[in-house]
Amino acid sequence: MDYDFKKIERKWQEKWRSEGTYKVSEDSSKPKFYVLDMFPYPSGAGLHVGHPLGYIASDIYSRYKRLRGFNVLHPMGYDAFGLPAEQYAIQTGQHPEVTTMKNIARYREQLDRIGFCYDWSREVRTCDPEYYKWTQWAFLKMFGSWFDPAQNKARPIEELIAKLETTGYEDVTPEMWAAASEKEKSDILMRWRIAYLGETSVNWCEGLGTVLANDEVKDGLSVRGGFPVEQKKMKQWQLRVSTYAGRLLESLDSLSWTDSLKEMQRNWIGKSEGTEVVFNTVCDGRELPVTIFTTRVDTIFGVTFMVLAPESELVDQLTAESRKDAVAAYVKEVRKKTERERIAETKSVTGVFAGSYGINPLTGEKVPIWISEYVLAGYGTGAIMAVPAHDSRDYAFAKKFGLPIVPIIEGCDVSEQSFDAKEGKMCNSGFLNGMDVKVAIEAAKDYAEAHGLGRRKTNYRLRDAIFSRQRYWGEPFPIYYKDGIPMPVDEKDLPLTLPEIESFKPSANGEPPLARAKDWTYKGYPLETSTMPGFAGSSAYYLRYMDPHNGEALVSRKANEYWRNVDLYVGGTEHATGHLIYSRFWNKFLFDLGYVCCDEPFAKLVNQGMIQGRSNFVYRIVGTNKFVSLGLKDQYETTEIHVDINIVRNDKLDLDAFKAWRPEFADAEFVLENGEYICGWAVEKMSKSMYNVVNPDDICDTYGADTLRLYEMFLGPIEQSKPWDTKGIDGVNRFLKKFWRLFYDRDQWLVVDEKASPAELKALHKLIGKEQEDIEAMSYNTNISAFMIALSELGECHKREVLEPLVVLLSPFAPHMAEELWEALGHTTSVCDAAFPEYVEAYTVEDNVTYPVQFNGKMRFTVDLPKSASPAEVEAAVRALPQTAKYVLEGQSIVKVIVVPGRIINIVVK
RNA sequence: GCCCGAAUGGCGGAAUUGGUAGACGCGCUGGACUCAAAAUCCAGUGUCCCUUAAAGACGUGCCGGUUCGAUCCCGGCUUUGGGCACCA
Repeated sequence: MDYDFKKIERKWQEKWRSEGTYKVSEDSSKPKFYVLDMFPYPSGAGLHVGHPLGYIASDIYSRYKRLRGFNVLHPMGYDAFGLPAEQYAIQTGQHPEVTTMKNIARYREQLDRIGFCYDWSREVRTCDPEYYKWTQWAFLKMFGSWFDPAQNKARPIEELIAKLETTGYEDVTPEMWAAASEKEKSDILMRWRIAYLGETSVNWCEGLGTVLANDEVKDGLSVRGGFPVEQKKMKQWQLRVSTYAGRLLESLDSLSWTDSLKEMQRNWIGKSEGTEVVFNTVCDGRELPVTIFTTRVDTIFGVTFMVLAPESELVDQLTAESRKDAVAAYVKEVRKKTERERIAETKSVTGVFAGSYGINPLTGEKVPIWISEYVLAGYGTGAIMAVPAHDSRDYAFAKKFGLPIVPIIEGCDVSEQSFDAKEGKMCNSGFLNGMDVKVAIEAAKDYAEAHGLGRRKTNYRLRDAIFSRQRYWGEPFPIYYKDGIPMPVDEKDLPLTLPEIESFKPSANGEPPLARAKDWTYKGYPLETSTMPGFAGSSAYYLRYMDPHNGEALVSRKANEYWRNVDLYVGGTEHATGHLIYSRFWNKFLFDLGYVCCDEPFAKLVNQGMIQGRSNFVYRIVGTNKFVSLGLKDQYETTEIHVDINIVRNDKLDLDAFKAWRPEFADAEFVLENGEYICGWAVEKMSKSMYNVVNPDDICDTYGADTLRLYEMFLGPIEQSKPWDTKGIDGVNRFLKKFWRLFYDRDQWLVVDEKASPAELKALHKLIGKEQEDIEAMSYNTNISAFMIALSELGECHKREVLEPLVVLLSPFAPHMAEELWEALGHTTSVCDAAFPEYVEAYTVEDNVTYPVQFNGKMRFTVDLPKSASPAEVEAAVRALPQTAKYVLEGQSIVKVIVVPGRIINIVVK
């Protein structure tokens, strides 16, 4: 029987499905292991070869863990709510659900062909009401909770209400609370609810007609669609993620994530320890204390002006009568700008004098107060003290508006630029004079606190997440408005299902699409018309997989305590500051309220690299329909044209296919080199427009899924981005064929029950040892190499004793072939349920001669000696080493001397 | 501008993290089988010197350092990928 991958793969995929081979359930007799892929958004374009990279990696790991006796949870689902389906719906009128379901079916078909061991009975779809019931439930819990800074965790809002009634909380006294109307009480609680409705400056995207979260905006453009985004004050639902900033930062240390990803999250959370200092201000004779935030109190003697953010509430109070018009004009100007314009103009400095003055609390000096967009309203207090000598932004501002620059560090030159470094000795700084800057920072903080001028304060850049989207295709908020007061829908009435509407466009008066829904009410009151953003559904999906059909809870306590959290999470870095922050926040929140038992959702995370496309080009001679091969193109004036990579093989163009590709090339002529047309190439993003998309289905057709799996892993380390290049695919395909031939020669079954030779056992066990090591480290490419070496070492070995374990070792990589051979070997159960072969080190010991001698140095030496040298000769050789060596060896002894074939001795010293 | 990471043959990439650099695969060259091709198998394949071989020299982006010994450690560059960017 030849290796007929098509027949084999179809057979086993069918069998896995009908027999439920990959179905798992809680089994307390086995240790659990949870392997998760970031579930995909099912786009209309289908999968390309880049998508399965991570899926294959995690699949191999899952299969390996199962062989090692773990009960492995390896589920898959779809992040099915999202903008593209809705955009498509607006254009075509087709319901987003219809396109989404169609795309899901297509994804499933493509995924199934690759032979993943997903337990599909646990599939989740975020757009399924049975699923989003629990997204809405979590939102209600957040609405019904507040973050208690004393306990550093979320607590039921009832506890806050009790506080308000008895002792009061912050600036709300029990008397105020008792006297408050229902509406006022709602407003008060809104200040602390974890999910809250609040007015803030949001990223408004006109092109998409919705607001966006910070991570959905890049360079002032929407990540989806690339439309400009502007700042707008709007009342939106938000999640108080910022209250978790400290915990999100701290527990990062306990995670096995890559350093670079942790660093990204650290930067995004942006902890900065500084001081809040109160400056008294004077405006038209009125006094007003203003709090500013600084990380460099030590530079306070160098303050020459203060700056307010244009959006700051202080602007009105600190604008002098005489400056009103100028300030108003400036603020209006700034507001008009989009985020993108602000970024583009980073280098230009703008601002206006407010006409008021601040009093330096240490020097009593009076400094002018300015307003400038370089100060952000959303960070710190929206007001700063400016020290132009030691802050480059303040410096640029001072230069532009002719404000004084006072250096306070000895010997620094501020004639050209500011001196931002935290080094040197202080001067012009009263009691700080002569101190080293780093010492001065602490001294100044202490001084400010001791004299009641300010207090230490830790600020985070992490903002609350804006949670409303003015869209249709998302989870409806379980919130209704009773006389304008937001009220939660009863838990028992969940899910609050998405209503049918006639058009998916925003309504004529600019309201979200849900405003079009008939009878969008609850208990006779209007329901919220925004929907939740994409990250809502993806924030807790890993919990739902543990118990996907539970109608009573997001996840039962029993299932959660068994599966706990994700042991291995595989996905791209693009979610570093979005999904991976929100998920952690969401999980911590549920943890605080006791719904889940782990504080962190993803213990270990591996980022697979991106697979880029490898585009091919042909070169048309300008003005003709003649195409010149790459090597000769410099002799002509040519234009570069992308050519479909499906008609190019190893950079050689299939001329007939090219002529048939497009009508205008039908009568193309060619200038060949050595009788062939060689195409140029470049690495680019894989996309339709560059004709470089490789569909995994095509690879499965030509080579089979097992080859695809093996090849994607053989390409290089999974974390690395690399271009897709089919050049080497024949190599792994050959490997599989060779593997097959150990069992079959055409129809001849070759396997015999003979005893394996020492050399064969050695080859086998070397591979077993290597596979354990490599798969644990997800170093699949080197493991496949080891497989190839083992095969060539085994030569014509057809012994069952060797081949049976070999099939098990192959099964994570090429499951279809492994199953087929496993069955042929007479097994009636799946190879998945085989045990991983036991590694016996004794078989693999190298030919190295080891001399047990004692030594306690810390060096290694190289000496020339015949392999047959006796211990005495080795000793003598060591004694003859260079002077330094001899010296170190004096009176000590050697641990291990290895004679490597090739007459060289390594004396390994521990 | 700031913060990470990377750089090794014609190509993708190995190297027990200080001890035989270039595993494995691709490609290429030659050979076997074949009427021929495909498939398969065998041998060779870092560079230079050389008719060839032996032998040798050089060789992990560049310059320098530590070391008996550096792809690996240290200092200074260059190129490149990614992230952040008025966060006081």
